[in-house]
Amino acid sequence: MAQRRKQFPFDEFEPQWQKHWEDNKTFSVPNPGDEGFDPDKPKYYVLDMFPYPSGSGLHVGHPEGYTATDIITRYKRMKGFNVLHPMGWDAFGLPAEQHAIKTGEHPRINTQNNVDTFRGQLQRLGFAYDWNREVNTTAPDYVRWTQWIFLKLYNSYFNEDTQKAHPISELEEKGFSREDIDDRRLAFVAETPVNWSPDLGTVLANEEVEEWRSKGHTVERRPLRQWMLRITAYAQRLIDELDNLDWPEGIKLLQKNWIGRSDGAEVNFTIGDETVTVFTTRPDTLFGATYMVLAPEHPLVDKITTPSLKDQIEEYKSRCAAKSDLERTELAKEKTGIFTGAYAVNPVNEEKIPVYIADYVMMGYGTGAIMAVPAHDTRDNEFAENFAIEIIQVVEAPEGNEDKCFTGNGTAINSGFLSGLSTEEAKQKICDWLEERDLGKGTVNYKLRDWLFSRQRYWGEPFPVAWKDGNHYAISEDELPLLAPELEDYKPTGNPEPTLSKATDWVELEDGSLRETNTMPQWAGSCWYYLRYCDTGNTDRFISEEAEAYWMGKNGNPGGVDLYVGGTEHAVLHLLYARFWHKVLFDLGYLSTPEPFHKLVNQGLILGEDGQKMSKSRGNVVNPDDVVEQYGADSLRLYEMFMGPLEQVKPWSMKGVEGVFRFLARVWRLVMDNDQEGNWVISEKITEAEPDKKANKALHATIKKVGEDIEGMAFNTAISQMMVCTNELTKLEKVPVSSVITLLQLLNPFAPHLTEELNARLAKAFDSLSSNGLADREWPQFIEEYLHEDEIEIVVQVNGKVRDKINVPSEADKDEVEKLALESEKAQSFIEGSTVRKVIVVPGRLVNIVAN
RNA sequence: GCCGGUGUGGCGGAAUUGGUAGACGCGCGCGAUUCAAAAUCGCGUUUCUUCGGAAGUGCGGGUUCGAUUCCCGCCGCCGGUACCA
Repeated sequence: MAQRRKQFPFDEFEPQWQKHWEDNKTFSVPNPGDEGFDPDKPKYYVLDMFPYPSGSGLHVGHPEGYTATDIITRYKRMKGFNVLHPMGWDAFGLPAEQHAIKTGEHPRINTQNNVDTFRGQLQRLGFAYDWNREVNTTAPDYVRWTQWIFLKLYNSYFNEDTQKAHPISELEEKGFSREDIDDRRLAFVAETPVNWSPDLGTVLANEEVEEWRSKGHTVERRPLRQWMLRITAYAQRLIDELDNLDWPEGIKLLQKNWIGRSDGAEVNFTIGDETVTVFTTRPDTLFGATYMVLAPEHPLVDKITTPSLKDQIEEYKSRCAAKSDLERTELAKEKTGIFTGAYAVNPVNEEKIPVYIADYVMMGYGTGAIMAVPAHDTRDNEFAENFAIEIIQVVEAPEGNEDKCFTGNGTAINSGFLSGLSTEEAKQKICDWLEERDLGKGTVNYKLRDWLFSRQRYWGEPFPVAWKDGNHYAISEDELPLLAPELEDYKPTGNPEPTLSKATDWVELEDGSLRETNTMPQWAGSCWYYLRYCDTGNTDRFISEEAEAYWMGKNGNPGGVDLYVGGTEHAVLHLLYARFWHKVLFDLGYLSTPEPFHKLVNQGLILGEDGQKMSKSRGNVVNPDDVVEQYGADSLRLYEMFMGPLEQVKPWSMKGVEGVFRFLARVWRLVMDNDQEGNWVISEKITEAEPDKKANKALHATIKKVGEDIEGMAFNTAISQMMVCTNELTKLEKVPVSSVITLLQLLNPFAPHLTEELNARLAKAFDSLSSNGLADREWPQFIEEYLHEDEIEIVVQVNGKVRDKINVPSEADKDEVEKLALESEKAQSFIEGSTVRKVIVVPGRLVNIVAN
């Protein structure tokens, strides 16, 4: 392309406009109380999911969502909103740490380099970010407040009565013991089995395990003392409060399923002197329970096992322990288990049923014990067939159902006092019956687990906590931020001791306390960054009350951020974690809304030209820098929006980039022409004349459609309408300059450099034009009258098939249109020989003549 | 298995939410310009066709004057999830 002559000098004017916006702080927005703040304007908060600044730089997936929000930002500004549109860096993370391990260089340096690369790349795309509000999760003044929020969690508990977080001091006042208080904190310490990776030197969240395993790292389960966050306390609210959010239904469902509420009952069985509680969602099938299964790790297993079977049980248990979760499911085609020799008594009928252990029952869910109803549960059914256990039918399926193992709702049979009741009634009755006798109760269970919040890495926020005499305590708020010390060597310790434990000077405090050496996971910083943007420089508070009230409230929605755009990969975890923190801070009175994000949009993945996921190994990665180099930032932006609907997965096409590039060149040539020396001058076709009817129609139809499409985030169709409009204007002998300016205004949010450049050039040539930049103008309004036509084309159908097209006066009423249609010769020829039964007239559209 | 999404020309995708299927762009073909090419401009481009038309939105049914759109039953692809009791 270097040798090919550029069709318009984007490489000259794009950097100039970027500099102009930066120098003039065009897109900086003041806070309430700041100079230049206009309190009469409504606010609009547009947020992108901030990136992890990886060493490989931006890829074309990033600018997809970023361009969409950028268009909205520029559009909303023109519509008179104060728009907050910030960008920042989710900069803690393992890659920087691994780089540090290899080179001995502090991860901060590598991180900073990557951030600089990313920022430069984004700026070269001309995004309207308020760079004064840049946030970096690793910056000391950010870490300070992340740790501060952690202390809020540490110093709060969940009050079941109010369903809210309350300060822990309430419990102190009530005289709770230290132990009881520690048991109720939202941030607490627990000994739990975790995924430990010896070669990474850290534990991994369950959802991270597969990723690292596939990279060749080993991961094993072992119990470790860990910090946990009590997100389970919020399970119900996290489900309920999704309702009023403007999120894709699929994402809401994903979150609901992840939280996984199930309604059922706990039932107490006895085994000798011991009581075992099982959880079931089908208490109505209690009469059909023919055996019981305990998870192999269940604490009662050793107690109840018959001595003669001890060896076999031990052998089975160790076999299960050796399996990873993955293997446990993969190898589970066949159900395995083993009889303990013990019998449990079914409380409902005093029947003795055998007790097994089997790895299809998990310790982590419910009570780790089930009553097995092989007639109505597929898993129990499979197991019972393998072990030749009795199967008793207790639910009669509705007529017509032939399932071998019926799991739906029906009518209770063979169930004593429940017989004859519907499943719903039976559930209710048995729950009442159990409760009256203290043998069980209705309960709700959630799949959601508490959040494993500690990592053994170096490059994360240290916990603002120290230990003395086996107890933890929070360090004082004015010691924040607590930063990790520099290390000579960032290698993991090789055992579950966190890397920070190597910094003994830092760990050991004068009074004999020891600092906590775990660090927080990467999620911590991303849980609240959207709040910090509102008030980045604040040294007294994580966000001022005024800034919070303005940017995060004020519009009657449950969520503070008006629009949040990012990938589906964060549909569950990030969004759930952020909602959780937000709710805690809301409960404690720091925030005005119960939810962080009101409207959520997920952009679709961009695939390589081959239709495959972009990856280095496939060699199909498109580098945005190359695209900018060849076609300019405006072309990249426009192409990303023109590819198709934002939410959809779609393949990249360089030919497509060329297509929008050609469109931009057409817009350029609509205004500019080459003189004899080959310099760009304003085209002679541009005039100050008033646009004619046809030009006005094309233009105003475009104003209407582009406005509507931006609101609906249908950017691809907005662009195609602007293409149509450009083609119309290009056809004119004389092009009215006012029409061109309006078109440039509409195109400005999409292609800001080109449009500002042309606008500036036109302003110099025509005195009548404003010299203001397009970014600071009002969005054009369309005039309905211009859209109106005297005559419209109507389709004439006979029996649903198009036979003719006729022009009718646009104000013609139904009868007239019907008459004109029936007069159509072509239609006549198809009606000939048959009788007209019915005529349907759709005003402005068509006439359908039904004849036979 | 379950949950969600999706299926329209050679390709990316449009279609006022029941009313002309294929807007816009890519690609391709023809023409203009050019010594020639690139770039640019114009015209054409769903398929078949006896040039009258006929068929056509994954497949099979249905509702309707009329279905890409609504209903029932299948199939393919993509994503998530996995013994959750």
